[in-house]
Amino acid sequence: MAKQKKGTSGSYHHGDLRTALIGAATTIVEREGVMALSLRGVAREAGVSQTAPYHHFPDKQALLAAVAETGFRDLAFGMAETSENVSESGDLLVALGQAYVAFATAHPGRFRLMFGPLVGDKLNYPDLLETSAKSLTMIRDAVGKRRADLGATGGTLDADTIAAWATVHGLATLLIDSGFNADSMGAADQPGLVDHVTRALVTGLGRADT
Amino acid sequence: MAKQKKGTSGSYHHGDLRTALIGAATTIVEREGVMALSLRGVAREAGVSQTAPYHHFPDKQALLAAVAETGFRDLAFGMAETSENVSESGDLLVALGQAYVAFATAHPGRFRLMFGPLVGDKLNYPDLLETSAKSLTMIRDAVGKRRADLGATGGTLDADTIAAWATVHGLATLLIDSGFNADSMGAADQPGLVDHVTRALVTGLGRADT
DNA sequence: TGTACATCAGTGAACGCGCGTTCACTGATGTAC
DNA sequence: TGTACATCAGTGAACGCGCGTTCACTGATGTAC
Repeated sequence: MAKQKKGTSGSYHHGDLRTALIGAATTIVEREGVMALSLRGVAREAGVSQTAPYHHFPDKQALLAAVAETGFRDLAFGMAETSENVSESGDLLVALGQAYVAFATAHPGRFRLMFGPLVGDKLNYPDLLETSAKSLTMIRDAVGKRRADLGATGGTLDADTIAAWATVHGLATLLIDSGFNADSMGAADQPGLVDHVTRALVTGLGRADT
Repeated sequence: MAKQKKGTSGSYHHGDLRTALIGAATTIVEREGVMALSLRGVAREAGVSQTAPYHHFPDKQALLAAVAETGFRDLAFGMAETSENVSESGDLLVALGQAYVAFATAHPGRFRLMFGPLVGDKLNYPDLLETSAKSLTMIRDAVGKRRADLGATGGTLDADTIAAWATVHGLATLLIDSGFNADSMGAADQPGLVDHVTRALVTGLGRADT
């Protein structure tokens, strides 16, 4: 069979440059950080002229939004995978937290891109919004289950969802942005730390008096 | 008495340009965001030639570090003030959380600068490290007090400190970086949300089984 | 199957811009005598 | 009190750079007949 022009096999047409550009941007943001992300640099990394990206993205922002979107997709996938066979609601929340923090520390550049101010107005990218909502929905569902198990004596689902999200998000952010690493304080290893912090919250969920 | 050359009173020498530059940078970062911070822009904002800053800071990084440092100073001051007359350990943690989140939402640009990747290697700025440690110390002390009050049946002071810090830090980060604002979910107002989330954690502190 | 042609996805040169930083300078200040 | 001079804190021109984006172009592909 005739070899299709897929990949960077020297042909004039690339085959799937859009995907390749997202990949190149991901490589750069993880290797050099969010400040080093330039459209020209991405094109360079992809081995393509610096104007080629404009055939796939209207501007730089759109490419960054696409990178952020794949990040949210990967995050949601990781969370789904980690929590697959966990049934007890407390364990479920811990598992989701583990996946969340694991993604952030494994891909800090993307994590900063996803939540940072680089993608200016996220409202312009509905796909990005939709994908980013997935992980939040998983947390919310788990919190709902937890509240049901506990008898939900206080607060609201929304408020408890924010509490859970803030906890894992804060942990993720501190781990990648602040000087300290997991074993510089408290827990011997990162999963142990996440477990501890998440369980502290889980214990308090649905019991707050507000 | 002769008028001293203080302030921007048209004299050749500025008087306290270092402070003025930090103020100008703060203005810009709050008005236009962390991406818009340029040394030339800061000089412009301060009404001074673009090379003047080099008489007070060796390079751009050093100025940003100084801005971040004043941010940490203000944060610590706000936390100290808010918690001044609070004696019960749970209320103390809530008060500190309120101040932390209030600072972030009132000064999102500076908050991002303080915790973001813009100030490259914070280890190069010992004053910055020292100042930034103050707020953490306040949290740690409050957590220690809380653990003492509860009898501290589980975990360590370090791990619980991270738990508390992560909670308020995550809340602050989500409020300024994500699309949602306090009353789009759960709580009617921001202090109410902070109160709820913080109390959920406080309830669980020192009781985790890890 | 072969050919004409529209469309698509690349190229390379060029634009204007703002940036961080260096340089030689000059005006103002403070101090020694 | 007055003067010489070192030092400090400003200025303005200039450097080289990488950036986002536009433009006219060209090579490759696919489709109608």
